[in-house]
Amino acid sequence: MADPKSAPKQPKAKHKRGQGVATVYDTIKREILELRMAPGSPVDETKLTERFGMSRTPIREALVRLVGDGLVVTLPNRSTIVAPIDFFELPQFFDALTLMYRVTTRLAATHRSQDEIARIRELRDGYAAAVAEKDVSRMIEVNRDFHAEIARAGKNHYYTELFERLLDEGRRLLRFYYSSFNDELPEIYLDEHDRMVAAIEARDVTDADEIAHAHADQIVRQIQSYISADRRENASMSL
Amino acid sequence: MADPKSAPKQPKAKHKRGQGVATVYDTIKREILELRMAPGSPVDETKLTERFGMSRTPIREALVRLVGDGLVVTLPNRSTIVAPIDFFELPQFFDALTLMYRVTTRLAATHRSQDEIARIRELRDGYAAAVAEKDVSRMIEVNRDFHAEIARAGKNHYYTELFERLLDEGRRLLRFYYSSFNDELPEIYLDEHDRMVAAIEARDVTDADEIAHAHADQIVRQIQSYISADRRENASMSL
DNA sequence: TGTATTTTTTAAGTCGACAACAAGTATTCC
DNA sequence: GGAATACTTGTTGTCGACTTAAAAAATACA
Repeated sequence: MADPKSAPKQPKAKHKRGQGVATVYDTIKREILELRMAPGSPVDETKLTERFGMSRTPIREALVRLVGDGLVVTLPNRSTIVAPIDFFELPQFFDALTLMYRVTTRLAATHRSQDEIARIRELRDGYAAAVAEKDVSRMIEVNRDFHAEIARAGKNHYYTELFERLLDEGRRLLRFYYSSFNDELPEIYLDEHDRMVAAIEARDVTDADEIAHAHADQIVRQIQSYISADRRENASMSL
Repeated sequence: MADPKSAPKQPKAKHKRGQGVATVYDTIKREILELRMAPGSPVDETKLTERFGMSRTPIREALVRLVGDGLVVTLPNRSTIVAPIDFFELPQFFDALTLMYRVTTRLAATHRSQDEIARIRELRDGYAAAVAEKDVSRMIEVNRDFHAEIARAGKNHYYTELFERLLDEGRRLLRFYYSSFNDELPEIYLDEHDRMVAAIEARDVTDADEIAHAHADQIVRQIQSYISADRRENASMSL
């Protein structure tokens, strides 16, 4: 993982009032999701103080918010750490992810505006571009944004919030395993994305649901296969 | 709503290190859910400072957490208020609530332990007792706990968290309208609760789903009827 | 008298410092 | 020499004060 020393410090930057926490929050969140901060690694308030060139108060507030997002865990009176990836609750994660894929896509098919279709299409193209360039980290990020935008078009913020949280967690998982571009899955995803957008634009709820379901299953299988591949690797070490 | 002056101050209480925020958080959360703090009313950090006898820092942290829960809203640089009840997004609320009722009850039917059944039964009895005493506010609270316990038995914390949030929001809505005990609904709920527990214990997923669905519809209809009754009242004023 | 502008006030955002707590480390006693 | 105890260290939790943004009040102007 990234060495704290190599992290860009910005002590001179005089943050505008009210921008402080937002900056810290966004930066740390991104670093956690991109696995630049390892799950389980300690988060030192004092170091962040130096790094962001501000006092502990705004840093602390940002961390409290991250705790609310489930991305950071604080052990009372003793160290706060980046939320570990809990492999035992992966089945529950998959279940919730699949359901939210379906529900948000269904709702999008019902409530989408033409404007939103355009924005979704843009993200679809962004994903296609990332695939063409074989840029894995960009693929993961844009894919998340693509589905988040669809969820937003469904206009139910209860679902949207949970879904974004699940997508973020998925982002960490994919980052964790999906380090090399070595299969044909992205092409399959791209095709499914196209069909998904088409169904949403046609307001075909049944179709949208079906595609979302298949898409979710595909992703779950992908993650599971990476995990079992990883297990096999580790298992071989004990021979 | 409760006058700040009448609120019990506790300046002397020397809270143990680490208990400060928890106390403030729990207290304020409860007051918001019980509508002792009116939706949209300002939350003054300084007043809370006096009331809880501690500095602004822990108060602030509690508020940040409540913002994360969606129970408090902060307008940047200017006032933080108790989250208003947004009537325009009630349909989305109902949709999510219904889905979570179904999903959590289904999962409970699959994953419940005998222990959990016992705890659920206890809460069922608590609800029955509240109905017998015609204690509306207790009914609302115990009902929430009953369903939250079922969700917990389903053992998917993604669903549980969202569901509890929805139940809490529902608690505010019911409090808002359901001030007098004047109909036969509680009896119907009680019956549905019984059938729900039975289905969960029998591990009958289909049945559990059906009952949960009906139960959710019942509650949604209840809230809607209170709202339309309220609308009629307001409408009559403009004549 | 109505509107634009300045002043005041209120509360949020930030800061540096101190106190308390839990581990790790050194020390003492048997 | 080993274990119990005291000390050191690193961080978190809390505090009181200061700074600044934005609303409300007051004033000036047309």
